[in-house]
Amino acid sequence: MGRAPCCSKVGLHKGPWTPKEDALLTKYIQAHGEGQWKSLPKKAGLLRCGKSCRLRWMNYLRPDIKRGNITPEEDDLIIRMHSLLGNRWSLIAGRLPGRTDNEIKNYWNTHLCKKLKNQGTDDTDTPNTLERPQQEPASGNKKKKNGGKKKNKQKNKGGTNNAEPPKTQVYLPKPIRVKALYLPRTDSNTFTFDSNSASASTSQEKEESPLTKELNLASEIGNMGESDGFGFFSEDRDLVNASDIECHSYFPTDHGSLQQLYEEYYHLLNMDHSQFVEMNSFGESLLV
DNA sequence: AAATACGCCAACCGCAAACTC
DNA sequence: GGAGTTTGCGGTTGGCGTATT
Repeated sequence: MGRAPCCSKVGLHKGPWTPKEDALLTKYIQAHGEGQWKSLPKKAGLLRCGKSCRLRWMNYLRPDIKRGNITPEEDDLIIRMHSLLGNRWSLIAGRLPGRTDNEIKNYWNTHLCKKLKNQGTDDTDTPNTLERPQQEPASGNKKKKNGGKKKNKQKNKGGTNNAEPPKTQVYLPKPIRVKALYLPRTDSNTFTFDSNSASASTSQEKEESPLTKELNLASEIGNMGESDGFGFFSEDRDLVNASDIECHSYFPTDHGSLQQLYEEYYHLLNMDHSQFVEMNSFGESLLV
C-alpha cells in the first residue's frame, strides 16, 4: 500500500479553485509570505491541502506570472534548453521570467512535441547531449483511470520505448530541487521585502558558485537590471509583489542575453567527457 | 443540431530531496 | 545518524472548449 494521498482528509476541497479561495490565498500570502504550506490552508481559512495551495500560488496567483502566448523567442529557448536539460521543467522555467514549470511542461507536451516530431527532430525524450542517470519510466505502474477518452498522450515518455539501444551514459548533474530564496520572517512580518536583504542573500549565493559568477558577468554584459527578472537557480519567486520590490536580476529577460546564456550552457554541457569529474562539482555548484 | 474526437491546461498524485528534531 | 515532516518536481489526469463528422 502506498501512502495516503495528501488530500484524502475528509472535507478538503479538490478541483478548480474558486475566486473566493484565490482571494483568501492571495490575501494570506501577501500578509504573511510564502512557505509553511502545510499549515497555510488552516491559517488562511482554506479547505485545501497545502500542496494544492502552493501549486495554485506558484502556477496562477503569483503577481509576476506572465500571461499570454509563448513568444517565438521563448519557444526557441524552450526547445534548445530542453535539448540540453531534458524534462527539467523547473530549470527551464527558471530561464523564462514569468513562466511556470507547469506552463512550459504543458506547452512542450501540446505544442513543441508535435512540432519537433513534424520536423523530424523528435527531441521529445532525452537531451541530445546528456542523459539523466538511471532515467526510468516515470510512471509505468500508474493506473489510467479514464479508460479511453485520452489518446495515449505521451505514453512512452522517459524510455518505456523498450527496443531502444542503450545510449551512452554521460554525466548529468542530478536533478535537484530548485530552492526558493529564503525570506526571513518575523511574527510581525508583513511581507515587505527590501532590496537590501534580497541582494544580500543572493549575493551570498553568488559567491558560492563559480558558474553563478560567470552568469552574473554575462548578466551584466547582457543588459541587466530589470526588476522583473528571476534568479537563475535560486528563483526569486518569493517575490509577492514585484512592483514593490527592487531586486537585482541575475539573468536577462531579453532574447539576446538568453541566447548568450544558452550558449554558456551548451558549452558547459558539451565539455569533453574527461572533464566530467570536474564538471560534476562545477555542474553541481550551478544547481545550488 | 447532435455526437464524437481532439486540444489544451489547471490541478492532482507520488516520489524524493531537503529540512527539522 | 535516523526518523518524521515539509517542500518541490515531473508525470499524469480530468474536464472544458473547440473542431470535425
